[in-house]
Amino acid sequence: MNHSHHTHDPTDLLKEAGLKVTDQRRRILSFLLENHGPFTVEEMAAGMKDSGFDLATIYRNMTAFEEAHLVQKVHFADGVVRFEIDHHACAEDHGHSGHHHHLLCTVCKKIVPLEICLSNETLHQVNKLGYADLKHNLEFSGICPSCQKKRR
Amino acid sequence: MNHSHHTHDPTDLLKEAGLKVTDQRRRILSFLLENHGPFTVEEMAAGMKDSGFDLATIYRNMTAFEEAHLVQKVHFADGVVRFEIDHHACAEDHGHSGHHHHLLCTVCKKIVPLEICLSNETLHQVNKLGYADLKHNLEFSGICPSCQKKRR
DNA sequence: CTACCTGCAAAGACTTTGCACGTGT
DNA sequence: ACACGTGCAAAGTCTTTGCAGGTAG
Repeated sequence: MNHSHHTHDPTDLLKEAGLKVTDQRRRILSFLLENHGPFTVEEMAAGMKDSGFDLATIYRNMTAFEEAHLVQKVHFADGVVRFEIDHHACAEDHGHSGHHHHLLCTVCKKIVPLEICLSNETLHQVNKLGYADLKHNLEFSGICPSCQKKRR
Repeated sequence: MNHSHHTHDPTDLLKEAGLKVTDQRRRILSFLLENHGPFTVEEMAAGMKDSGFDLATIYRNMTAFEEAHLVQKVHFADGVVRFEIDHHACAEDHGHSGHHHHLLCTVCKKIVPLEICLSNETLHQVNKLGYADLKHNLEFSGICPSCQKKRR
C-alpha cells in the first residue's frame, strides 16, 4: 500500500509525471480515477460541472496527460474520442497490467470493460514486422440487450 | 467469373445496391477498388483530381455506400477517418470473407493489410453478451522499419 | 521570481446541410 | 417527368491557439 510508484492519488501521480499540481489537474485526474470507463471531454466537463471547467483546459491536459502516460485515448467505431486512465501507469495491482478493451452500446452509450485481448501468437506475429512503438486499438460496439428490448 | 453478385465492376455494384449510377459514384468506387487500403476523403479527392471533385459529394456518397455495405469506415489510433471497400460485399473469392485489419505507420502513413483477427474463442466470448449488430474495430499503428532508420 | 497554467475568445480543421440546378431511370 | 445527385457556400462540430492575467515551485 505504500509504493512510491503506482499510487492512485492524483497529486502523487502528477508529481511523478513531472507536471505541476493544479486544482484543475487534480480534479480531472480524480474524476477519471473514480469513474471507470473512457469519457469524452464533454462528459468530463459535465462530471465536474460544479467548478466551471473550461474545455480548452481539459483538451490541453489530455494532451499533457497522454504524453505523461497518465491517460490513453480510446477510439470506438463511432469516431468519438474518449480518454481513460492509462492502467499501465496507474495499476494498483502490479502483477496485472490493467490492459483491457471495451464494448460500447451505440444506443445508450454505456461502455463495458472486457477482459480480453489478442492472443499472444497474434501479437507476436505483428511484432515480427519490426514496427517500433507498436500499439493496437481494439474496441467493440453493438446494441446492448436492454436497448434491443426498448426498440422491440 | 460471371456471378450476378460480387462483381468488381463499379456500375454493377451500384446497381446491385440500388443506387443511381452517376459518373462521380463510378469513379469513387473505381478508385477504392483499384487502390487497396483505406483512404481519407482528401486522399480520394486527390486521387481523382482530374475531375474537380467536391468533398461534399464524397462525404455524402461515403454515407450512402456505407449504408449499402459497399464501403466501411476504418478508425486508427490517430483518429483520422478512412474508408475502404467492404470486402464482405465485394470479395472476388467467395470462400474468403475478405475480413482483415491494418497496420499504419504513424510517420509515413503507409498502411499494410494484416491477415489476422481475433480468435474464434474470443469472438464467441463477446457474442455471448447478447449485443446485436456487434462490430469490432481493430487496428495497429507504429513506426515502420524504414521510418525508424530515417530518424536514426 | 519565473515558467507554466488557466479562462476566454478567436481561429482552425473537418463534416454536414440548404438550395438551385442538373441528371439518371 | 420526377426523384435524386451534385456543386457551391454557409453553417455546425469538435479541437487548437493567442493572449492577458494568475499560480505553483
